[in-house]
Amino acid sequence: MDVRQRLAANLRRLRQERELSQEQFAFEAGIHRTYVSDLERGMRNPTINVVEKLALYFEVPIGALLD
Amino acid sequence: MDVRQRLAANLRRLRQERELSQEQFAFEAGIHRTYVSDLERGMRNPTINVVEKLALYFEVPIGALLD
DNA sequence: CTGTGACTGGGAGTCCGTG
DNA sequence: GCACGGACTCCCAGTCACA
Repeated sequence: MDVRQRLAANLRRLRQERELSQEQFAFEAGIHRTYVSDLERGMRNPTINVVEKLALYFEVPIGALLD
Repeated sequence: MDVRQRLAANLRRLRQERELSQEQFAFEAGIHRTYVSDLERGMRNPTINVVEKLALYFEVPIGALLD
C-alpha cells in the first residue's frame, strides 16, 4: 500500500464521516473538485501544501492522512 | 511555521543525529545532493513521494517529518 | 561540505465538459 | 454526486556549474 493509496482511503473516509460531497468538500477546502476526485482514487501525487490544506480542513495531523 | 519549514527542520535534525553529510545522505537516500540542500532550507514544496523516500530512509512515519 | 542560480521535461493543479 | 476526459498553465523533480 503506497502513500497515494493511503491518502486516498483516509481522505474518502474522513469526507464521508462528515457527510460531505466531493464538491462541497473541494469548495470548502479550497481545492478543485476534479482534483479531489483524482486524489480519492489515488491517481495523483500531491505536494505537501495540498496535503496540509486537507489536514487543516479536517483538523487532523498530516500523519493521520499519510501514515 | 508552515509544512516546508517543519520538514526542513526535521530533516536536518535527523540527518545530523545520524552524523551524515548532505552528500552521504543524498546518495544513500537516492536523492540529488542539491535537492537535499533545498529541502533543508525550506526552498521546495516536495510531493508526498519524495517525503516518503525520506521517511523510509530514516525509518520514521511520515508524520514525524511533517507534523 | 553546502548554498545558489539556471535550466529542461514532466507532472501538479485548474477548468471545461460528458454520461 | 461522482468518474473520467482533454486542454491548459505553472511549478516541481532532477541536474549542473560555480562560489
